[in-house]
Amino acid sequence: MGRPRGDTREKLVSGAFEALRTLGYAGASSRAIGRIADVNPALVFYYFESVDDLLVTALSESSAERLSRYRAAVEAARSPSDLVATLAEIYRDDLATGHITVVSELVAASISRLELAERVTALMDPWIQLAERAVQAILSESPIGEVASARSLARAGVVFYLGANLLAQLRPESDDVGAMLEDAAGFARLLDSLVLTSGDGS
Amino acid sequence: MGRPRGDTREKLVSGAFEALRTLGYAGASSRAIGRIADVNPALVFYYFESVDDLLVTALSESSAERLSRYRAAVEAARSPSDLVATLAEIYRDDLATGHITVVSELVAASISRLELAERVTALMDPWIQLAERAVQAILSESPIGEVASARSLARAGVVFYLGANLLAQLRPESDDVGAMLEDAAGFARLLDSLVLTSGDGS
Amino acid sequence: MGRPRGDTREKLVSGAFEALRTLGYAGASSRAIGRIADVNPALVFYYFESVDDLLVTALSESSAERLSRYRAAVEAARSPSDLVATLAEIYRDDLATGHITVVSELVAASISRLELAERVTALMDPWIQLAERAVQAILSESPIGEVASARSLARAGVVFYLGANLLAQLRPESDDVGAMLEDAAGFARLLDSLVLTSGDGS
Amino acid sequence: MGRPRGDTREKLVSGAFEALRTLGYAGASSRAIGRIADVNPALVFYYFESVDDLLVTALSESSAERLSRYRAAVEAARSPSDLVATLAEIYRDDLATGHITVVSELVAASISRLELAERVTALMDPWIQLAERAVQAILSESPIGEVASARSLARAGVVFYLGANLLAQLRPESDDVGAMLEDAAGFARLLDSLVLTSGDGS
DNA sequence: TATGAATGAGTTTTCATTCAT
DNA sequence: GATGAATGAAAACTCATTCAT
Repeated sequence: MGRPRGDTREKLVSGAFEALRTLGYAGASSRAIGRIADVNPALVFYYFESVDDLLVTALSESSAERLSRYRAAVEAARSPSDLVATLAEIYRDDLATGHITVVSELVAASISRLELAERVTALMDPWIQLAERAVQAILSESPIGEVASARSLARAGVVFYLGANLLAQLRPESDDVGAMLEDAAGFARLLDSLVLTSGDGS
Repeated sequence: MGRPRGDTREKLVSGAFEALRTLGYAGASSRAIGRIADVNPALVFYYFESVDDLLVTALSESSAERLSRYRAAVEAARSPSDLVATLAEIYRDDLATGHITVVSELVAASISRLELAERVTALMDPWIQLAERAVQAILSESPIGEVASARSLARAGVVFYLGANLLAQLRPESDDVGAMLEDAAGFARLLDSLVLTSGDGS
Repeated sequence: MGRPRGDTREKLVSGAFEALRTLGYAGASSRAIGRIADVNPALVFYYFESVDDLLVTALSESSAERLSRYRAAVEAARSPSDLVATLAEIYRDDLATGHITVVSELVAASISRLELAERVTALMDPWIQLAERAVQAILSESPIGEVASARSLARAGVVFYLGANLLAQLRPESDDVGAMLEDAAGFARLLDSLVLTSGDGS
Repeated sequence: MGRPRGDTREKLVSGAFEALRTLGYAGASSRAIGRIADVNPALVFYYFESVDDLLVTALSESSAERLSRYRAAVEAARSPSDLVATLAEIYRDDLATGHITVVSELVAASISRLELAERVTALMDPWIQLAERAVQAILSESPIGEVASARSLARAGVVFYLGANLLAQLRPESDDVGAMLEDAAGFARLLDSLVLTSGDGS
């Protein structure tokens, strides 16, 4: 049969995303992905090196898409409140698209799979850098900037995001993360005055 | 054949801990555990309901032991710096004993295993409560106490711990968490004066 | 502890009956029986040669009890209708007590277990003999008695009972056997006149 | 490794039949079937959903083959004697091919396996329908047709066949069923005149 | 009598991956 | 590009049975 369409690879990538989202890492076998993508499972190994390779690719593409979509908003942030608001927006979006599940599944699986860990953590880097620039822009001249480096605050933010994602998966019924984001918003408002005042005052 | 010693159960529990630590969740099969504990793998099912049950038991016992060991130190904390110092101590200890690996492995595995998730998250509760009391004692009367509740700060602490553990597993070579703890120490010193001053002033 | 009560054996026997009734042959393991009987599973092998031995004993005791309970009624039958009525009564009773399930489970299991088959089929013999006497008393002098021997009719009855039991298990929702018993009753009424007339007339 | 022959599925089906026949349901494991079919046991799950699925398929194919082979003879029956004669022929054939063993094994196993029961009893339906049509054609206008419906007589016939098969398995040495068929033949001859007379008279 | 521990063989099933076509 | 068949290893778990106490 062999239709000349080159869309098989793409079907596999979105099939893999769906499989991770609905079946979890453990359920995302080549067979399951093939079923969802309506494609012969053996093709996984034609287009990708392994199932894990395909899975990481799926996460990578989703991550890149999100990065390009949110870069502008993050960079435009002018106050802690702006930043937290954007974070909340990203979180809500991730929840809706299932990206949050896919990240957690793959992070979780990386724990005992060295190769996976390398590739998955690499995907965090651009986010850490983005966050670093944003924090720098806002806090550099505030009193907080003296205690903690932007790099370290950005890292803390990503670590927090990681833990929050995980918790949202583990306790989906109790909206822990939503509550935390609200608290963070309050805290950010407190910082706002601190940051803006001192930033302006100098 | 019916040796009188009742140490088999214990051998299994520590075997399970070791298996989680050195082989990860994926490698912690009944066979592997039996091999490590030098015990017939079928005994896993004699003493426990399932492999997961044994695994959770291993984590639970380790967690309880740590809880009793650190409860006093956490409750004795009188300043943010004290708290961060204790946190750092716990972290170093967890790293040395391997508890950190075991937690992460099981948290990660819980992501796609409902029953596991319930039991694993339940183990967090006493820690959240302990943290809550400690935060309350220190921050309640400070300006921070007005923006965020002790409960929510405690929850944030645990989320952070979760994310940090995970990251420590994923990137063992780069001591991200160590760096973060140092930053946190600096930040805590900043808070110390704030908290103590206002605490005194009332 | 070892209380001197000699009721353990009996507890095992009724536990085995219950296990067969509710869990089927496949589920009637020594462990399951021990759980139901509230007795240590190892005692199965103390009182009986094997699990199968216990299972057959349970059926045997139930069968003997039924035999003594229905012998009189069967022997008192004076017409085909009487016989069918008694048969229907036995069937209803067996359904209520679960004996029907236990028989079927064990007959089914005997199919691929030689030793079981011998003991289970042996339990049919007294019933065949009872049926034979009953048929003899009623049909011997009728025209039917000329075509088929009492022995063969009795055997046919038991075969029929066997098949009907099985079907009742396989299709519990459709009351096939109930319907068949009604048809049989109609047929018996037809025979009644035939038998009684000719029997009287001689 | 990917031999082009598509005969593996068939090898499995006949292997399953053989396994049921010679080892019984309890012995018909994927391993045993693989051994007999000279095929990797894992292929059972490649071609079929489960071992039971394969087993039912084996029975189903055998049943369909028999149905097509005997349909004509059954439909051509013009008298009770014809019918009993065909029945005896089927029985002898089933005994020779082992179909009788396979049916009994699977019926027996169905007793405690709901899914199996559904599929196995479904295989009886075409036989019941065939029997019904045959009985209808012969008995409808006879006096017997007034007492019992063709449907119910057909059902009784199948129940009887079921019980007889079982007994033939349980007591292979005593040819109970053979004897019963002889008796049935005598009885059928008695009916012949009855049926034909009344059929003519109309 | 009774117990709890232990054993070893057995079961179904799933999976990533390879390969000939 | 694509397919279907095949492999072998591994998993969790259950069981009847035995034995020291």
